[in-house]
Amino acid sequence: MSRTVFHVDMDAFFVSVEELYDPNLRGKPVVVGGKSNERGVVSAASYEARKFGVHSAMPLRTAYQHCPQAIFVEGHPERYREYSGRVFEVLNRFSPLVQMASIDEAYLDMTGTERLLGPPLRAAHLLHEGVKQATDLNCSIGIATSRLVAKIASDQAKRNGILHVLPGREARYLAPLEVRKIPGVGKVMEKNLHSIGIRRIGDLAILDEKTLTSRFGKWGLALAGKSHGLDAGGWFDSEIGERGDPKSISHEHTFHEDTRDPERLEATLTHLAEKVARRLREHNLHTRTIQLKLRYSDFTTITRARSLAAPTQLDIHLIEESRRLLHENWDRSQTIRLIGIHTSGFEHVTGQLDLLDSGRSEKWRQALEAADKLRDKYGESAVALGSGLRGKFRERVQENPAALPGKEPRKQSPGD
DNA sequence: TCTGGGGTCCTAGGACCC
DNA sequence: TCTGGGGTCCTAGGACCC
Repeated sequence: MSRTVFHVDMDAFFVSVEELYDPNLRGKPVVVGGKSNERGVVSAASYEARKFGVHSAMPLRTAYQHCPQAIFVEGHPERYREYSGRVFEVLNRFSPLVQMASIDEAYLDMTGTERLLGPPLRAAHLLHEGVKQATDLNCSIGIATSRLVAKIASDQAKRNGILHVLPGREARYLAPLEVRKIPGVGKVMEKNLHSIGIRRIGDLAILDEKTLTSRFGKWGLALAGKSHGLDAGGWFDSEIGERGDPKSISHEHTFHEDTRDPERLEATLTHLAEKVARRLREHNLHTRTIQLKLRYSDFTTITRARSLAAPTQLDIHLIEESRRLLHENWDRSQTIRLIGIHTSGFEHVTGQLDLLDSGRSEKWRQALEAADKLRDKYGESAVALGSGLRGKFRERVQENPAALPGKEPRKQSPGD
């Protein structure tokens, strides 16, 4: 008995949501992502705009050149999250095993729902209707025995369609498709495969695993499985269901104009650190590794990380450590285009904070909890650390660097 | 083409340990 | 002293996805 998997993918999701708020946009070339003369890329393009060659990830200025008559609008992440939530509620009525793979797509394990909902195609039509009624949005649905094939099928079903790949027909369905259709095969991998004469998934399927493994390592093996329609390798191996804790939390900012102003950089870093720390607290996570990201004017990008002796979720620790990383690593002959903070290596901390620091940190934790509540009530910009406080942080860094996290030597395990 | 922001996963080298 | 092998952690970078 094979599994039945649905992949539900919203059609032009961001654009469609914007159209609900402004019906004037309907039927017109629309680009979501920002103004046509700004730094940035296209988040989503309406089907009318796509006719002019505009597609997501294209620089906004390029999109403007392709389609100057397009309407350029800012994105509204809160709106998308809200509609994504409504979609999820509908999906949850059809199966308890739902996994939102991103804001606008989801997998459902529909195995064993036939008695209740009828055969897969009928269930898919009901689901499509349900989503339409709850959100006034269209989606496309792929049905197959694996997530991989369901996802490829939903792409082919675009737009506003349903495609069912029958059990046992997976390899035949995939064979004529370009290798690029496999999720995870991008520009680089495609070029690699082309260079050894592999253009279609069928070409991949008749290759022996040995050749693929020796050439592409772990990925090669996964590719061999994928070419036959199996959920093999990495993300696809996990079960459909609830998502666990995030593996990393980060924020970054690209300046409208490159800068080498230390005050500007530090202020931005502070703001980013506050956002990251807040999200750590929301997830009840503490981070061990803090990474600074810099992109210079020539687009070269460096990352510099440091692991802390004690994991943290406090603004002040992120601010101090990221500033230190900035000053240690910024090549001052270059101006900066982007700055970012990335945290990873999470732990749930249940016990007490380290003794030396606990009094001060506990006060901070309480203050930040209060600030988080105010932000919930009055919006993200309602509360920020005062500049006076920031000054104190800086003094403390200079006075007593040894007391800060990350400075202690790594704990050694006892020898044998 | 003048290139966002949020993620996941993989590779590879070096430190360090047994 | 001319030099193993396996494992884990850390760091840096890159491919890829939406």
